[in-house]
Amino acid sequence: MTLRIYNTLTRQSESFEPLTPGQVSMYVCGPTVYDNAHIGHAMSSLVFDIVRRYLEYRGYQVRHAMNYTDVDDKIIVRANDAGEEPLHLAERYIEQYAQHLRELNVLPATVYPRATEEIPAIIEMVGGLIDSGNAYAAEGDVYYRVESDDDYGKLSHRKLEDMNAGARINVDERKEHPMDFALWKAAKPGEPAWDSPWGPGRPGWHIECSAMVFRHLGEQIDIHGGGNDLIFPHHENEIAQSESLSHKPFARYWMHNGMMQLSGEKMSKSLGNLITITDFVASHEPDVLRMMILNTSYRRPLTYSDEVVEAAGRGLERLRSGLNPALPGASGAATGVLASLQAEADAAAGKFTAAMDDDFNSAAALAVLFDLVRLINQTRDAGATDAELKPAQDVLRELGGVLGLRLERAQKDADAAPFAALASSLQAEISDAAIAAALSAATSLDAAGIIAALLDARVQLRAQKQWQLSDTIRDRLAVLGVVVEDSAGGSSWRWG
RNA sequence: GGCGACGUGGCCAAGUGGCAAGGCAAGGGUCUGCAAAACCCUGACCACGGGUUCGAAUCCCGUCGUCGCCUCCA
Repeated sequence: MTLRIYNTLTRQSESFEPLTPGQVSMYVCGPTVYDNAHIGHAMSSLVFDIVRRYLEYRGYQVRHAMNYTDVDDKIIVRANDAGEEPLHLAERYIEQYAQHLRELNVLPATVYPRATEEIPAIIEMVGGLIDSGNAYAAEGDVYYRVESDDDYGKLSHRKLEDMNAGARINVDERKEHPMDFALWKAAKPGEPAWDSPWGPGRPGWHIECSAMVFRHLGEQIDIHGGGNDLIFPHHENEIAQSESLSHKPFARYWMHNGMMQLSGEKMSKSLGNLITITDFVASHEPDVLRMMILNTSYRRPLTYSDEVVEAAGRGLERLRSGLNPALPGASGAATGVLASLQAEADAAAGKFTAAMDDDFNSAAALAVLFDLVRLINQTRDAGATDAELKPAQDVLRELGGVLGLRLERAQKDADAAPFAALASSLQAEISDAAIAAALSAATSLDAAGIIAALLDARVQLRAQKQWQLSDTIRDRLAVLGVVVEDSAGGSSWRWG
């Protein structure tokens, strides 16, 4: 079986064959850091994190680069408005985005190049493009000459003439052709600038990516990714620049994720209809966003709504239920039941891979996990022990991990004080001296120890049919974040 | 105006020629003192209209609708 990837360039799903067997070079366009990032940016990073994780699961060694555009017009405008140094403002937002990536459980890229750190390479490239006749300098700016590129438009599948016809571009007199784009921009007084053969200035947006790719990954890469709003002009221009110099196909597979939608429109900074990553993670687990993305095709738009978020959160909980321990008092399941579980667990990885091999069909892959969860839960209900459940749970854990999901329930290192206080206050309400004494003895333990003692006391109270008191214990533990669940063989608890 | 994507049960969504995965929600049930969790059961003929085919959600044509790109944008 081979991995197939939908290539924007050919508009087809193709078998994935990297340039170097066993190795993959992947470049993903990161954000322009002039403001708080929103969950649309997060979506892109998550999509390619899933791609990267799956490639590694498939045995590829992945060299992954994601850039930060840390100098451009918007950054300069923002900084001027705020009275801050542009590069300082960019630095702040880079740090913030890096923190978001960690929270979202996105694996660190191999390199995080920044435009401002690539200036020499950019100047060299721009010079090379002038030498080759693909670019020209004009009053301190340098423009790429689109008519010098025979197949300009091949990625976005449009012809120069067509673009011309509908172009709403204010024609710049210095450009030979309206679609020519800036490789180098002359600096206005007060703007960040670097010396160049064309005078002080800064790089145009598109050239930085080409320079970074060439320098960090090589003239040809396997996968180039980003949001589908970058197809034109950004990626189109990257191809033009890069191939004009290298005369080789720039990227073998162009992957583009769909846009996050909110209230019927693309979420974007310019429209202002956005939810920042900060806001999202303040009220949701980061993996909920990942679940939302996994549940659909990465190429399609994802509409954000409270209902979708809710469903993703519950789905995540459901996956986690598969990792729950055996029921209290479990004594083992019938061999036939265990054999079925084993067979399903063995088959799961194959089904999972088949799904993901089909252009990262994560929704289908997720379905495999849900099926496995159901069987694990059935087996648990049939009396399986922890040891009997473990092999299937290990498969669930591993495959969930390939998708970047953290299924293990958080083991909080909780403060024991509130639990000790609870145990103490309950002593007074418990008439049975032995139970009260046991609770008293437990107050010096750690949180988990006290909780265990509370549950133990509750078991005895329930045996005495003291329902009100046992419900009180359950309710008060719930307030402290502990979920108590009773079953035929006893009680168990977990952090809720 | 040009290019493209999409329209599947209440919601999200996979499937792209052979009798429609999965998740969420809802209803019923098992378990249970109650609760929770888990488990079991229940629902769609795939926007609409034509056509191709032995056979279409899946291919073709048309209509309606939604969205994206064509300007900065993940």
